[in-house]
Amino acid sequence: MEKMNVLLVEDDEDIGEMLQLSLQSNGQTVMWCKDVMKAQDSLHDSIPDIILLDWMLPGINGPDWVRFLKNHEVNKRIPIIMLTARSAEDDKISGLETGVDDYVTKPFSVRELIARMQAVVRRTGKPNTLVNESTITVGPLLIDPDSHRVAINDVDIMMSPTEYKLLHYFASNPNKVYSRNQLLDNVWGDNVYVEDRTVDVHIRRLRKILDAHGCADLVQTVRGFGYKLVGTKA
Amino acid sequence: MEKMNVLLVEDDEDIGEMLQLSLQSNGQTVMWCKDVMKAQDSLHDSIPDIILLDWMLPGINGPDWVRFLKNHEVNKRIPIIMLTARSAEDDKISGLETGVDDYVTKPFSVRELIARMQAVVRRTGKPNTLVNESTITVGPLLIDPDSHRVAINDVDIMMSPTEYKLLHYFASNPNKVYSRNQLLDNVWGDNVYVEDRTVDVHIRRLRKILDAHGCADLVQTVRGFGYKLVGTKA
DNA sequence: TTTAATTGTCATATAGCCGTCACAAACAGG
DNA sequence: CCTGTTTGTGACGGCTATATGACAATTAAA
Repeated sequence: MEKMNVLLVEDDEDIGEMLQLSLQSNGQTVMWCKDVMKAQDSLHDSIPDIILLDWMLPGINGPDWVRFLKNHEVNKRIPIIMLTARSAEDDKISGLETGVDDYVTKPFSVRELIARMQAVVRRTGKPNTLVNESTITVGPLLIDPDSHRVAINDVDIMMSPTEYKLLHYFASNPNKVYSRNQLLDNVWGDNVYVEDRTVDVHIRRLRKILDAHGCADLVQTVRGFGYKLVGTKA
Repeated sequence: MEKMNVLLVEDDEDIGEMLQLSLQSNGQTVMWCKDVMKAQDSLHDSIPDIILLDWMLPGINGPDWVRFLKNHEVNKRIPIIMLTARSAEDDKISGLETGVDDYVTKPFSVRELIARMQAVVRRTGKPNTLVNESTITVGPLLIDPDSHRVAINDVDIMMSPTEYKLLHYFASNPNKVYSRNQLLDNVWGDNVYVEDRTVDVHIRRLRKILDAHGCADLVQTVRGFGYKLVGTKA
């Protein structure tokens, strides 16, 4: 997850502002609450992707709130990263940190914090990263997403990331015609803007590679519509 | 094992509740006892898959109880993870000597605890670890986790711990492409933070070693995706 | 303690990729 | 045959991802 909704609970004015700015400049949406009450309120409006919780808070205790959250079905799944002071050697305090998904001791680098945030969200999102994707076979073409291997008649072929993604997308639905915009949305991604003629160029490059391995006419033009990959899926 | 029956022995009210909630929200069944006597009683009712034991307990000493358990045929096989305070270095030693399977020092994240729990259960669940830890052969490469030995064409090779873990991880799934983040998660571990460019450097070091033994191009770059180890598993 | 080994990070170099453009070619309709 | 539109294609500048050597900090060994 590139862009996250972050709920930041931090009473200190300076640290809070610094964190908010840092996270925002990293492309994240930050909801900054200075105490637990406000944070709790904000949960009613929207569920964040992650909560950053300062350990030392006035009013309701941080850990108490964590306990509360973990006790409620709705909030149970929100990952929490606790910001703690380093000197907290006290056994009891240390133990209470166990309710959270990760913790960062002050002082910390913003980059580390962001990295940990993304790691936590990444892991809670999809636990099974080791699931293998199945290979696709279209005509003489073989695509193995696992090993990122493309082969024609068992001969390995090298291509650039974009060409690979393009071919893979085509191959998942052989004979289906895709418009340039469809390709841009699904291969390039939603939040990028490129000329639609750029697709032509990449089609050209893909064709060149395939032609070089005796597979001309695999990618065909549908005039006025777009492109398609012809062949029967095995 | 995804779902476990956990026997939690923890006298502190707050920590105990926190742990219970965290583990339960992770799908595990938790039996929480506040002292060793009650824990001992609960063993008569049901045998847990794992025991989490706070080291600092009132009444009967933790180590004594562990010794007691490991002396009785029925309970001998239950894996035990010990929760210790950070600075207690001595505890670690005496604990491991006593027969504890693993220990976690506070503060720790729930993720770390669960990871260790599952690792321990996985390990003890299969009586013959030697069978599963058997040597891996990929192309000219031979890795023997038991003796921590790496060889190319029967020639022993020395490498640093991190390089070894990296290679071992690659070798367990030859030809599979791993992203830098996947490598960081699985080779470096969950609760450590390092730059993902660091992976590049270690790949470089690994390659250097392999190259020196006539195995260039064993580790290949997949531009825009990550790295993979090529070769057929024997 | 000194010494060596390991490890994470940075600075720099390098190679490869990507998006765009300009123009050529192909096509469709009159 | 002419004309406007769509697609093909080569080239180029900018940029990103990776490779690599060096270094400081930490750890292990002696």
